[in-house]
Amino acid sequence: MNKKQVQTIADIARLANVSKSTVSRVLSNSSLIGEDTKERVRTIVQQNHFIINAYARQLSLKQSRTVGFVVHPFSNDFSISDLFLLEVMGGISNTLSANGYDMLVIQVDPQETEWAHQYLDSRRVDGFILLTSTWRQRHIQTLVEMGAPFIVWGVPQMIFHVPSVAGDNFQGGTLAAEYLLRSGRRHLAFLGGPAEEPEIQLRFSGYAAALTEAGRSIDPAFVIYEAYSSTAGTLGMQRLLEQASGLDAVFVTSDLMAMAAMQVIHEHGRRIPEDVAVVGYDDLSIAELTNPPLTTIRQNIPLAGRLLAQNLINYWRTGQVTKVSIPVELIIRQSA
Amino acid sequence: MNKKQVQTIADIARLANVSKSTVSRVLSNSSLIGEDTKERVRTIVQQNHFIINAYARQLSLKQSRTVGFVVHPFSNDFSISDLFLLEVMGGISNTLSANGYDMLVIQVDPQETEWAHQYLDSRRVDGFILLTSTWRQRHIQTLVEMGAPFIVWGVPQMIFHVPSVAGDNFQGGTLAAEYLLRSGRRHLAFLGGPAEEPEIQLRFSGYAAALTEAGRSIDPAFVIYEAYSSTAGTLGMQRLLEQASGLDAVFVTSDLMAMAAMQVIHEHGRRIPEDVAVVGYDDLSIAELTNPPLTTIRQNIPLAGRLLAQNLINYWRTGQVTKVSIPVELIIRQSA
DNA sequence: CTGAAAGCGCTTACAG
DNA sequence: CTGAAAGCGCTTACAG
Repeated sequence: MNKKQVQTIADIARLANVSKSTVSRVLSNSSLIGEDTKERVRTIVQQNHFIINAYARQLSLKQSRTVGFVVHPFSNDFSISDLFLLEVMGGISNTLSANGYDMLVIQVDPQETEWAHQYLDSRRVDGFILLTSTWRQRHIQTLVEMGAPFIVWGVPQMIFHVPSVAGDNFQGGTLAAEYLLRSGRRHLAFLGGPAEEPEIQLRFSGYAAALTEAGRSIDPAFVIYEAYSSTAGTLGMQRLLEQASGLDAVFVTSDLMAMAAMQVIHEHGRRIPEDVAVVGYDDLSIAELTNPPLTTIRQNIPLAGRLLAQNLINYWRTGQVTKVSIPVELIIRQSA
Repeated sequence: MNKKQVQTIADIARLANVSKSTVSRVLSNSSLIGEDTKERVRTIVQQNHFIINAYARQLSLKQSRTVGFVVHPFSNDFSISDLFLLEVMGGISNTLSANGYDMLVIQVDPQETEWAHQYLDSRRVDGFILLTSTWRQRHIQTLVEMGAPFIVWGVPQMIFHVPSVAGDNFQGGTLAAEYLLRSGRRHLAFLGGPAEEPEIQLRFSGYAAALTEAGRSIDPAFVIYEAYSSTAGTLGMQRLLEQASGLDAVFVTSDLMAMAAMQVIHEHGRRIPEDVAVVGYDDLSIAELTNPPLTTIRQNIPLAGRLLAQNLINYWRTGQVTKVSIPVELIIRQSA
């Protein structure tokens, strides 16, 4: 239809009676150019709805202004990070585009580490954002070895000195346990994601600290680690109900697992919260839609997204490796 | 760290003692080049882990091999498309990358239509994938006027001749109503998303057709349209409970709204499904985690994602506008 | 079957 | 303050 005639900087230059150099400088708002010239060129740019060719620009500048958001294949067995990922993506994408960056979603096979070279060496992205989880520690190692710029959500192993943003997991565990104790629960169980996850370890430590503080001991039968999926939540809760007799509260380290756990509790004919109190983790948007609405530890996910994007950009600008921890908050609804 | 020496096609050419042209042709597997030469060049490419510069390539070829997946800003008021979007993204991304395309996520303000020029004229993407919803019909118009290549999930207004993939909404409505009728429900209500949505209209038509078929009439007090969010689900169900006396079943046109509706039903002291049966729509992954597990109309979301990607690619190759409708399926769990 | 050269549309050091 | 020219790393029509 309206095939535009004016497609390149050279077209604009011709129309404005200046050189391509000048047009280029006007577009990047160089201080070299006089105000009147800028004005004139800009008018012509606007009249013709000219938009600069991204690839030519990137080829010249040798940067893509694009970041790769690395996700694993979305599986049938809905895993916690899926929903978390969606919610954090909003904040990332906003902040990125406010800073003139685009976001490429890269779905990678956990087994494979070629993707990093693929995207970085081809210059399609300037760096990566990823969410940690066990299998990704290997990916982190690869990235570190490559010298790739990236930032992670979560707690990278200590040996890696990489930019990260994480929730205050210890505090999260503490808040959950203290609240359950305060509301009179006597036999608290812990249903966690994978034991290898630093996040999960920290949440357990916080939880354990609160129990110890209150003079309670920790019965191993009341502690279960599972995978990070809803199926794992179901399995874990079933085991807990069998082996943890007297249980009247459970702290589950993800909202999705908590939903699965609540189903199991109901199936066993126990009421929530009367018989068993449930506290989740994350405060995903669906947490307020569960039945009963889920009491949970809120991670400030929009903030997390913003910081991930911002700190990666800052890292490019300043080279500074920031490790920030953001506060968590107890959201009391009706499941506990 | 390992700053690679071999970064361009010229480096490879030098090492292999051939011209850049030849290397380029080997990389694109041109039939012009002899097998032995190909072999030799490929070996050197591999030994040096050479990866072609994407931007230079795109600049030469004048195509980006990237598609823009257009999403609206993720809001606090969790709306149906948010979760649907995540699940459909998996299939899109897989199929895209299997065909050598990248996926850029573009978050756009509903009010604004400049984004299309921004991304297309700058050549950052070759086309778009979007999910329809009311405000997007305007966007579709813009895209059509631009002559932009794109495909939509959902039912575009009839006047637009654009590639699309949609579920069989009429059938979905029919399945839901027939099942409720068959299981002995007598007073069915309809709680829908926005009345302007072609999808919702079709689901209602299917639902109404089944009722009529069964000799039932449709009481306007039993039909409510709301927005597409969970809040809307809450509000709508409250109104229904007030105005639709005798109601013993409700067909809700999205799983998220259905979750909200179930909360309201419970708050009113009614049991699900004994007092009120609930049927949702979409079969999002969380549908099996609700309490009780949600009976719903499954849209084959992974298939939808695959078709969206595939048919956009086919459209580029053949220019053919395909409008496909994919079957829906009733998934019986415990809410009805 | 292979290569030299022009071109894709930008940016920027250099010269004025 | 502005411009001519080289360069970013590819592809491909043209010539052999």
